[in-house]
Amino acid sequence: MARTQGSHSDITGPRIRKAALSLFARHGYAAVSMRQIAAEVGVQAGALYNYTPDKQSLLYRLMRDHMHELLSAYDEVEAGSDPAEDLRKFVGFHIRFNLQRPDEVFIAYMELRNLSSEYFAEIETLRRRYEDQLESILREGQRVGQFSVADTKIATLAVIAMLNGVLTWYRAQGRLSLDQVEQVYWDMVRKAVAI
Amino acid sequence: MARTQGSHSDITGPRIRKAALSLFARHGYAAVSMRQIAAEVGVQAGALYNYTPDKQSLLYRLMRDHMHELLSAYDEVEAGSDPAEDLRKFVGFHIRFNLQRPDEVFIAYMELRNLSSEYFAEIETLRRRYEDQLESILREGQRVGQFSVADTKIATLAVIAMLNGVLTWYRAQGRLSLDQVEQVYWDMVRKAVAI
DNA sequence: CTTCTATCTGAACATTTGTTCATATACGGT
DNA sequence: ACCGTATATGAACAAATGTTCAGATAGAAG
Repeated sequence: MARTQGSHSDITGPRIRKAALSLFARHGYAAVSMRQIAAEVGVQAGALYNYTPDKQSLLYRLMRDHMHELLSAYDEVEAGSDPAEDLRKFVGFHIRFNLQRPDEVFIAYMELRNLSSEYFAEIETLRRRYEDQLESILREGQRVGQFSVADTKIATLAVIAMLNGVLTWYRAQGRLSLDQVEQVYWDMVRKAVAI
Repeated sequence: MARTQGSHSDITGPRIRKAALSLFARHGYAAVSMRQIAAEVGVQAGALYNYTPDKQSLLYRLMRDHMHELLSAYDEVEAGSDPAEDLRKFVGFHIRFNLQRPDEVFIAYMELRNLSSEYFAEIETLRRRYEDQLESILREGQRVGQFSVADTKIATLAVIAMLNGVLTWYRAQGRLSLDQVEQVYWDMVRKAVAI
């Protein structure tokens, strides 16, 4: 055998990315072999190399695409009338966006150390750009006297760490709806940065 | 050659655990080979098997010992006079304990998925036991009207997630002292659960 | 129908993996 | 000095790893 019936890069490409994403998230990048990914797609390992130059690039592209989607999705969020409203929108956006892509988020946080230094630097820059958006909100709120945090940089990281925690426990069929989750977290964030 | 000069299990054992801990934390369990650990200790790979039945148990014991240390260290913390004081003590304890053992904490959170299901269940139980201590504080504070959180379980996870975030950025030579870090986080936690 | 190209197979490769074991040497007690 | 035991070596193993590539078949275009 050689080329198989119905084979097409528009089909196989996304399936490879999807399989890699799911396996990386579940077992970790280093623990997943190219043959496992290939098997999940229903293809031989060699075929993967029509779609990625190597395993590392496969991981890198998943992370890069995710970060780009995150940044451009947040760009769509309209500015509110004051920092408090901006912060509320940020919290809602972050929770919803992340819960819709648990695997991507998980990988973006867990597999950084498996990136070569150039790739790592690029992903870090993207992540930093996202965090800066939150810090801008906190700084502006601080400036106009709406918030009170001892250190906006630390507060930024603290808020994001707190929100990311949702991923570790939230299940769609759980006792709380997405709206309720958002409300609970917004309450805590709002108070944490309050005067 | 065979047995080497000065070799002793009281020396080699801890060195193996220390090397494994450091390498697992830096590169991840799956990415580290037994030969790398052995090389770090200055020994051949076969010698490791005098100290662990297999690679998986090496990871498991590191995690289990860490969790036991965490729990018994927290047991030493004396109860305060009210929930607010207990919470402040918890925040201080958690930050300091974790910053003193960044590798252990990192592994305990990152490598759970590399544990077989029995090991996983055991470590999860220990972690849960720790989280329950915090939740008890929050519930008691809620009961006596000192705190106000919509959901103590979520608040517990949110606080711990937030505090764990310290590990991702804190450096001993950074611009903030440990006392300052503790103060900044305590401020946020205190307000987040406040009335 | 023919031709060109896209897509995959299947075998091969050099390394590396976790683990075992016979064997050898050093240590500690008598 | 001797002996039993603790502790290591170093070679070996089968299996798995990432990656390459010649060859084969399917699809698309004329």
